[in-house]
Amino acid sequence: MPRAGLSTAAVVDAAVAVIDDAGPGGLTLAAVAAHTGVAAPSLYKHVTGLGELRTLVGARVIEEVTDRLSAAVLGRSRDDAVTALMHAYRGYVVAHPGRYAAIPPDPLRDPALADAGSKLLDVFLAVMHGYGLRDAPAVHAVRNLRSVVHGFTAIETSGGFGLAESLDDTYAQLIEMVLAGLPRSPR
Amino acid sequence: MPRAGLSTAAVVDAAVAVIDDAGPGGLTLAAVAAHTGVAAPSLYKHVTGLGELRTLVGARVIEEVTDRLSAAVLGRSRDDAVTALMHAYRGYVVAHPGRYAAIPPDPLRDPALADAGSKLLDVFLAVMHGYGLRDAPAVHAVRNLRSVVHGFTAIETSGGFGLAESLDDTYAQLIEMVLAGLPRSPR
DNA sequence: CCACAAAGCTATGCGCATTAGCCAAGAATG
DNA sequence: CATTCTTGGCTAATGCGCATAGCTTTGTGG
Repeated sequence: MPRAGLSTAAVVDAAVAVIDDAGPGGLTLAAVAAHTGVAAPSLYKHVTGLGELRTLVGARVIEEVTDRLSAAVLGRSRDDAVTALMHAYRGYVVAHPGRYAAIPPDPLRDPALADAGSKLLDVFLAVMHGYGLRDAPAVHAVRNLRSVVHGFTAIETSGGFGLAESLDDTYAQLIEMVLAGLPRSPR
Repeated sequence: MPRAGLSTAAVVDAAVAVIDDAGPGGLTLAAVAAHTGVAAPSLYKHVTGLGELRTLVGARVIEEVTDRLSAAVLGRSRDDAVTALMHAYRGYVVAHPGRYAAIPPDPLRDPALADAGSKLLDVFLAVMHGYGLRDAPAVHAVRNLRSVVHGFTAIETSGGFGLAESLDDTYAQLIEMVLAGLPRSPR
C-alpha cells in the first residue's frame, strides 16, 4: 500500500477544494477523505477533527483575503483606497463564495484565528488612517465599512437580491454612500 | 397513550422555541420531538421533513419581521421612517438572533417564501416611495439599506465586532451614512 | 357498536463523526 | 544490511440524526 503522503496543509487544501464546489455546508470529513483518496478516519492523523479543520480553513481564507486587499490598496489612499478595497472585497467573495462563507463569524474570539483576523482588520484600519482617523472614530468607520461590504456580498452570493437591476450599479451607489459618510476633511 | 394533539403550527412553534435557545444549527427533528414530547418519526405526520420545517420557520419569522417593521414605520416618512426602520430591524435581530439567522438567504426564490418575502420587501419600498423613488432607483436604495442593516446585525449577533467601542454609536453613525446617501430633494 | 382515518409508536437503514486498535512503510540506528 | 520504532494508513465499531415502513391505538362519525 503506497502511502498517500498527506500533511495537515494538504488536508486543508483538499478541504478548500471541497468547499469550492459544495459550499461550507458540504465540508465533511467523508468528502475530504474521498478527495484525498484516503479513508475518513485517517484524516485524524493530521487534524483533530472537523472542528479544527474548519478553523484551519478559516485561517487560510482570512490570510488569502488579507493578501488580496493589501495588494488592492497598495499605493492608494483615502477615497481611492476605500474604493479599491471595496471592489477587491466584493471581487474575492464573488470569485470564491464558498471560501468566504467558510470564515467563522468571530475570528477575533478564537485564539487560532485572532492573529489572521487582526491582520485583516489592520488593512481596514490603515485605510482609515489615511483620513486622519484613529482610535474610536477609526473603529466606527471600519465597522461601518465592514457592515456594508459584508452585508452586500452576503446577500449577493446567496442570491438574496431577487430583482433584475444591475448589481454593479447598486454597488457603485453603495461605494458613494460610504465615501460620503467618511470625514471630508480637506486633504 | 394520550395523544399529544400536535399540528403543523404547533410543530413550527416548537421549532422556533428550539431555535431560540440553540440557534438554527440546533434545529433538529430530535430536538423538536423532545420539546413536544413525541417520538421523532411522529413529526412526519405534520411536516414532510426537516427541510420543510426550516421553510415553515423561515416564513413564520419573515412575517414576524414584517409586522414589526410595518408597525415601526407606521405614520412616519422619509428620514424619520428610515431611522425607525433601521432601529426596529436591529431591535428584532438582537432580540431574536436565532430566528433571524433562520431566515433562508433567498426567500424570493422559494415559492413557499416568495409571498412573505415580497411583503417584507414592500415595506422597504414603501419607505423609498416617501422620497419619490420608484422603479430602479428605489430598488437600488432598498438594496443599499438591506446591505447595511443585514451586514451590521449579522456581524453584531455573531460577535464579529471584537473591540469595546459602543455598538450603538456605530449604528447611529451608520444611520447617518444611509440618510446622507439618500436623495436630498427638498421636501 | 363499528369502521376507518389520523396520529402516534417501534424497528430499521443510511450517512457522517469519532474512537479504538491493528498493520505496514519507511526512516533511523547499529 | 538487519533491526527497530515511529508514523500514517486501515478496518471495525459506536453514536447520533434523518428518513421510511409498517403496526397500533385513538377517537370520531355513521
